[in-house]
Amino acid sequence: MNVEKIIKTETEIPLIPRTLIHLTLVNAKITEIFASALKPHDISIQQFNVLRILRGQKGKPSNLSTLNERMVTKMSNTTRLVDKLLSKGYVDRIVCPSNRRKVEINITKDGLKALKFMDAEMEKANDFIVQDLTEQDLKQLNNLLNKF
Amino acid sequence: MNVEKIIKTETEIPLIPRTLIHLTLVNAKITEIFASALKPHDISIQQFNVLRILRGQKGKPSNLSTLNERMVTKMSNTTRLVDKLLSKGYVDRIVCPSNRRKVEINITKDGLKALKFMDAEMEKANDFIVQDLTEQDLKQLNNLLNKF
DNA sequence: GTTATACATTTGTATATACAATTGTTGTAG
DNA sequence: CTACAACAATTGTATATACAAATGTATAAC
Repeated sequence: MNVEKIIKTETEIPLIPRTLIHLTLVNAKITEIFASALKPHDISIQQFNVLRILRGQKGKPSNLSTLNERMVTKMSNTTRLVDKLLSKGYVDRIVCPSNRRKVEINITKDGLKALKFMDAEMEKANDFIVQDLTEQDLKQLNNLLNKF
Repeated sequence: MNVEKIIKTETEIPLIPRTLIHLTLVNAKITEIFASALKPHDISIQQFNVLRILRGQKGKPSNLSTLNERMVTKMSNTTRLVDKLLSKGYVDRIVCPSNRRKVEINITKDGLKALKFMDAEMEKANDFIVQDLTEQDLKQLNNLLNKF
């Protein structure tokens, strides 16, 4: 992987930037593995995230603002991400009756079904990614990440 | 930051996905800080990375393939990233005389000068990002990241 | 020498994202 | 009730990226 290629051969880079670059490269690797796990389902990571958030709402509809709070990305994308999911039939979107500025977004039966298949592959991807880390490692990593 | 909002309130997420999401969120935070540090210079993170790689060559020209090996992104982008840098006058690009399939890319005096200004701001950004981490933390983090 | 293959880069297309501007709706001050 | 501000979402524009296809050049087979 790139991490070795770029980082491990360049020990002359000072600790701070080296660590941050390293983190970015690991993230790129994770992203790539996730993306290819989802590719057979023809869905992007962000679209997958939106579906998961919607499922987590357990029927309670989400409007764009609340969806957005739970996502990394920005509002302007959220509209278009939902557009994509809509065209796949995985969500529906209705104008909120009590406040017509808002929209209510729900995951459909189809969306839940598709998500279930994706879950299985994502779990495999997860395990593959962390195969060389112990539970202790993961806890330690979490603690360190909390300091950012 | 989002990390708190999304992760710290959802301890019911199992350790492995929680850690990976956490890492992604920290990476997003880092990216955002870097991007805003570079914004006054009107340059993207990837363009900045290309400039740094070119400077690291110390006059030895790079072709696209070697540039690409050192980057996270894919070849097809590299052409267009160099296009942007070219239009800013930060690099020049000539067809390699010995092998006209290749191109030779060099950082210009202007590029070096601009890069020097950016370096200063990026170092500030680096320090800001890791302000709550000790040297010990950073070393530990590096070790853990090596296991990916 | 012509054809085929491999190499290095570029281009086309679709998607994702950041940021700013815009649309449509609601609430409120006068 | 009208004007204006605030809110929620959408749209426009520019850039970045992934993937596949295309271009142009060099090398090899015959």
